[in-house]
Amino acid sequence: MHKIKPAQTISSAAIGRALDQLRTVVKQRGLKSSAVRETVAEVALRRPGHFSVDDLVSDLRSSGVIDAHPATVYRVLPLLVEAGLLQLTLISTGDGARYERAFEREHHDHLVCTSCGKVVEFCFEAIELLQRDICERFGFELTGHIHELLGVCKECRTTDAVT
Amino acid sequence: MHKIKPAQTISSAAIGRALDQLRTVVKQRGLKSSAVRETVAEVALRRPGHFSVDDLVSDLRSSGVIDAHPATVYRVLPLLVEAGLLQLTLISTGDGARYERAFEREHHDHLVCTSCGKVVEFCFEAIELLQRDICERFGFELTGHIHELLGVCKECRTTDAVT
DNA sequence: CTTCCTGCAAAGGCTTTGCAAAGCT
DNA sequence: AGCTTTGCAAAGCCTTTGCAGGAAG
Repeated sequence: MHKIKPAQTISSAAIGRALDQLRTVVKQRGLKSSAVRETVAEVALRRPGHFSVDDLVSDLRSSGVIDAHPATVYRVLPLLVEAGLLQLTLISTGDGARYERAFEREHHDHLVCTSCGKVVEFCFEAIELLQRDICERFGFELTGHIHELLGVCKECRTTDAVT
Repeated sequence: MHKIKPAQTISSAAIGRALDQLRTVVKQRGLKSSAVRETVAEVALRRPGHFSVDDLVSDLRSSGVIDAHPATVYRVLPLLVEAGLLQLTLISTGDGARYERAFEREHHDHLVCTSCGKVVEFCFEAIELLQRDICERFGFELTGHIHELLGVCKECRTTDAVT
């Protein structure tokens, strides 16, 4: 088991590879290329950490490159997920979808402090294996999982003790 | 690891214990007792399987006992969760919250078929232990978790093969 | 020229909130 | 009396959808 290092700023070369991968998916699905879609992809990939749709829309606006409409972003995001550039995450927060870069990043799950919102990313191979095990036993083909641990971090525990 | 047996219809005695537990929490929090709240609790507890807020509202209506307003149910549910009678589940479906009985039931997680929606409940002690492990290492006190495995069941795989 | 993409506005679905009446202690 | 609870309606929030113009193949 190990902690995941914070997502590094993605390199331009990686962005290129990601866009190539996106183009492949676009072609496969008989879609057309689009500058807007690629800009959304690039800005999303460059954003460190977890972000909401709104965060991304703001980033796009402040990037000055394009000012994509939220509806457009909502339409583009599923494709970026399908293409493996992003992944949905942090389901437990409830308020709206959160995404993070998945392209050329290690798979990981999340440990969330329900008090201050702090998020720790971790990778636990043993659990992944067990998950596959379970699926096999029930005849399922595992395609994904949601795994979030909820707790209270040390700082919040000591702070709340005062309360 | 083992499969969880389908939730049995809850006994009247268990309902009594659950309501007692609810009353304790109500008292602790300085709230007042309420027949509506207890009826919501009872109907929710009697409902087998996973249900949406709307399901519960319908059940209440058709029960003929009370016709609770959805807003009331929305207000009562968090308390029932806090009191340990219910728990939130099946986050992955996205469309609205799902609950299920937690009172006097074995803890378990879910394996969901993304094709037909079938849900298998399982209990895997090893994973629970590992989760606690992870939390400790990061100084978190584990208070809960979301763990859903997504996959495609055998039936759907063979059916889709035709497609 | 056909199909997809985009922006806009509107609708949708779930959930929360403000208010006044009713209920509990 | 003073508090909580309830029903109702309205608002909120995130997200999806229909439509018309523009872009891509």
